[in-house]
Amino acid sequence: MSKNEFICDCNIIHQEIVDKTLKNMLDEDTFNKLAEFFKIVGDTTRVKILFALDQNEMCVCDIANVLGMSKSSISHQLGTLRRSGIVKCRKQGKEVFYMLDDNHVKEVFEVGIEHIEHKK
Amino acid sequence: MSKNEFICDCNIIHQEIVDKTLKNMLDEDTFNKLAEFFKIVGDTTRVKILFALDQNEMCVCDIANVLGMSKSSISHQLGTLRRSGIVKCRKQGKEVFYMLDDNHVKEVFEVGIEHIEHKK
DNA sequence: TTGACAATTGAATGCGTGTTCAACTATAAT
DNA sequence: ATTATAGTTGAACACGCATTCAATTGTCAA
Repeated sequence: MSKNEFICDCNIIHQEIVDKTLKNMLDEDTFNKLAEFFKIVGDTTRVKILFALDQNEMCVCDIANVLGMSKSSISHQLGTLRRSGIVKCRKQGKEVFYMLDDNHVKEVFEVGIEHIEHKK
Repeated sequence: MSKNEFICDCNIIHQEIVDKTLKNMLDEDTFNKLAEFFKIVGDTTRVKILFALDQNEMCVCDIANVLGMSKSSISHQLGTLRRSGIVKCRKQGKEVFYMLDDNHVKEVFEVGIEHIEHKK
């Protein structure tokens, strides 16, 4: 993380705390992937898609109908989800069926919903 | 969600699946809050801040030093985190100490890290 | 009261991204 | 072969947002 250059203009830094925390920080790459993962889930449309796919595998049209959105935007979002390895698909004739590729999505939802309930 | 208007231009909709899924979908508000929560965590800077605060309460300067960023940007992010109820603060003299306000953050991290490890 | 400093705030800027639109691909049916 | 349709894709547009910069607030010390 920081190599302790003069980034901050303050004198009363609690150096021990800073050093200890720096030592425990994860590497840049892990933080980036972590943020990237949550960013993917952090979109209303994608949350809905994932929630729907948690129940059934579905084709693009089905998802579009459930969400009340265009096929195109759904397809774009499915592409995003597929590229980040959260969703995978299976082709059958003209239709493409999408399903969850990641068994952590369910857990993520549960924790998220707990958080919301807790904040009420 | 959708009231099944003609949003999609396809004939082969699997109506039973669509109906069943529609019935199980959560309400709009829940999805929005869920996405909003993950969006907040889905930023590299905020992930780092939360990870740091999971270890100690820290003042703005400390966090800025740990992350190697300006006090201003950190303060802006802390404001965001505070407004979404993930972080709270305590004033002591000229310094403001921040700490986690939500005990679900740790769980969220764990699930997220599991996901990353699983994808390697 | 004055100066120093931790922290906040608002405006501005630049970048990332979600949706729309139109064009295109691929598959199935006639 | 031709047509219809499920799905994809790229460009364009609009919007949101993270950081920077400058100004300001609040608190402590001299």
